[in-house]
Amino acid sequence: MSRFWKPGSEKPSTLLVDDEEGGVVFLPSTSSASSSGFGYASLERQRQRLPVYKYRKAILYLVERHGTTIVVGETGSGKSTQIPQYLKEAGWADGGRLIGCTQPRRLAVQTVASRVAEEAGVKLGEEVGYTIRFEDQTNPGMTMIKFLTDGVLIREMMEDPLLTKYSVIMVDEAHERSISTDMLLGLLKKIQRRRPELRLIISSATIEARSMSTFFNIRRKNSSLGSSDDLPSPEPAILSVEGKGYTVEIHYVEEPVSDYLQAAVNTVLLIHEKEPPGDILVFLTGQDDIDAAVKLLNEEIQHLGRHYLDLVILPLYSGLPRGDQDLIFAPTSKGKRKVVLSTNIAETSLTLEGVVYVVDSGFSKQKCYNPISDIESLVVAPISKASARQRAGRAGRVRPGKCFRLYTEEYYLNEMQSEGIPEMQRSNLVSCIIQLKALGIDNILGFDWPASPSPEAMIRALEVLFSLGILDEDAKLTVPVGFQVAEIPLDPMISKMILSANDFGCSDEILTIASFLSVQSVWVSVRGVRKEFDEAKLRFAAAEGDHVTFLNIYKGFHQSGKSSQWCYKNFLNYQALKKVIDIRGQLLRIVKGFGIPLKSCDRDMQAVRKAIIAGSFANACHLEEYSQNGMYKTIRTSQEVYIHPSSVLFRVNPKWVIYQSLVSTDKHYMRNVIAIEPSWLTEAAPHFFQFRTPNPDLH
DNA sequence: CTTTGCACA
Repeated sequence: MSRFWKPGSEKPSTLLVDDEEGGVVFLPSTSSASSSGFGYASLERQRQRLPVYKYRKAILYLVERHGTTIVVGETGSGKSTQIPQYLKEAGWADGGRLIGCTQPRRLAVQTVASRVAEEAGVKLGEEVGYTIRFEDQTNPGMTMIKFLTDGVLIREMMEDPLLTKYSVIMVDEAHERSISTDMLLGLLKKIQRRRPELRLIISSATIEARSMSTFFNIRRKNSSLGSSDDLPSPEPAILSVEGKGYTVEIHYVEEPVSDYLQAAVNTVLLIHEKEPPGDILVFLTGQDDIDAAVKLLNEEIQHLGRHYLDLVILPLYSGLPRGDQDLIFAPTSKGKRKVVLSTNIAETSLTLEGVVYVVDSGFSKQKCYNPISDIESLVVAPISKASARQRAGRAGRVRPGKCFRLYTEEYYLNEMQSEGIPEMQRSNLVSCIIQLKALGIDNILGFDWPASPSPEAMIRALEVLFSLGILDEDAKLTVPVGFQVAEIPLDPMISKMILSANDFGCSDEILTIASFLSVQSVWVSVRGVRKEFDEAKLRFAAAEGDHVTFLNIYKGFHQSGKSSQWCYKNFLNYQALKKVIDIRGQLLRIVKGFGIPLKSCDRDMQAVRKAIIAGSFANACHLEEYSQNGMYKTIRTSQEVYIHPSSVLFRVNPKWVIYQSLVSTDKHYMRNVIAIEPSWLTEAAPHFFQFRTPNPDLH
């Protein structure tokens, strides 16, 4: 394999300092970024103006010399678009090899890829391509730089466990610590032990760099003289690249606030009164909070009079209909000031231009998982310093800004956690563990994770997979069910349901149901038209429950010719239904590959319900005998649960139900519920129910 | 009487 950067031939001009932990740090050099600009296209000049440009040589030097390079770069440094191009220019894609760059989100993959293709002056999908679910814009044999989501790269490992096509893999936004990023980091470390020539670039925030470096520091055996000539150093290097953001002045409250909603509203009004023009972004916790704050603000404005009517108040959260989201991105008309009240979506996933002021409540909703009850819940919790910094940074994108924190400086300095808990340690692990199993990782408890989940959570996941017949007594994937489930990109319970549908002759219906279960909600939540909305829902409601209701919606959508007008009239989310169709198509292809034919059971909804039970028997619940308020108890753990108000079975309260998921806020709510007969449970999973205390209702 | 938001050949 040829090397393209010749160590020693051109020393980087930046200052090199040994890190006390064995890494290497380049300190920012003072040399000017702009070299002679004559004859360059404007895109080329733009590339050179990015902060990352003056580190070009340093980056190539480090990647050549180190197995892993950690790039600490703030937003706007240009690292995501530039580093892959530097690598390509230095020859890392020669000889048919690939430079891979992962992103945690599909949208980021698409935008970064098209930007890079534009800069390189090539057609997207040729030298520069991308792969996300449902969309492969690459050309094997031609593509040199490939952008992809973390999840897609993990899937690629199932075909090619050592990712032999790649010479370098850059993991972008690794500090977000999503489950798939963490899994990917663990797997890449493992691959690097077998392929020391593989180079990794981990892009991270300042706070996480040190722990990333420790994680990737591989003590290679039998190398008494350090790294050999051919192989890079196993010690990671850390490189810092400054961002392009403007300074943000931080303000704290002097006394802790008792009501952060009211405090947020007051702060917005104060900013509008005292500060020069510029939009305001307020971070709150959820839809509830946001709607309440919108109402509060509007009331105050009515009282305060004319000057305050210049405020344009907009809510922002993922569940918002498309049209409302477009308002957020529309430029503010002259003399008006936009106030966006947002969830965490504006922290990482969306960027709003024109924001100069940020109001940070200090809270967000966070997932948390209890492996004993096997319940995931959402709780309002204090954010980390890393989050607080990210939020503040949103004020400095167009010019110097201000951030108003609704907590004291003392709290920030002494009590706030510096990093959040990685999602891996707050989640149910079934999907994660089955993927590792499919990659041949037998010793799950011994897997080297960037942040190890609790043994309880791992054991719980193994138990669930065992009860579904996906793992055997030796915790190996069963043949064929276990391997097939691993190949289906869904929650294993739903995958199992799909495979079981074959036994009940209803694969057609179950594929539709599984696809609906994979989208957040197909309904459009519209406030103020409660009655019409409920009527629309009733048109599709099935007595059996939500799953059968989905079948009715699917039929209606098809009969309408997949019309968006039809969706609008029925309060259905057109985008979500199109996604259902996409997912169904993918699932059908996979299932056909297993030799399972598409078969409909026509009107036999008993068959459909039995197939659902085959996957979700562990979620069986029984209505409490004397319950006045619709209280159910789970069969497995006697947990108190209620039917979610969005379910067609809300207030119907059948005696026995199965739920697809629990949402836990003030109570545990069952979402996507179907009525069942108790005898079907013992029929479907005798091993699971035989040791339970006898229940008179079962006979 | 109601969830944060990403993602998976």
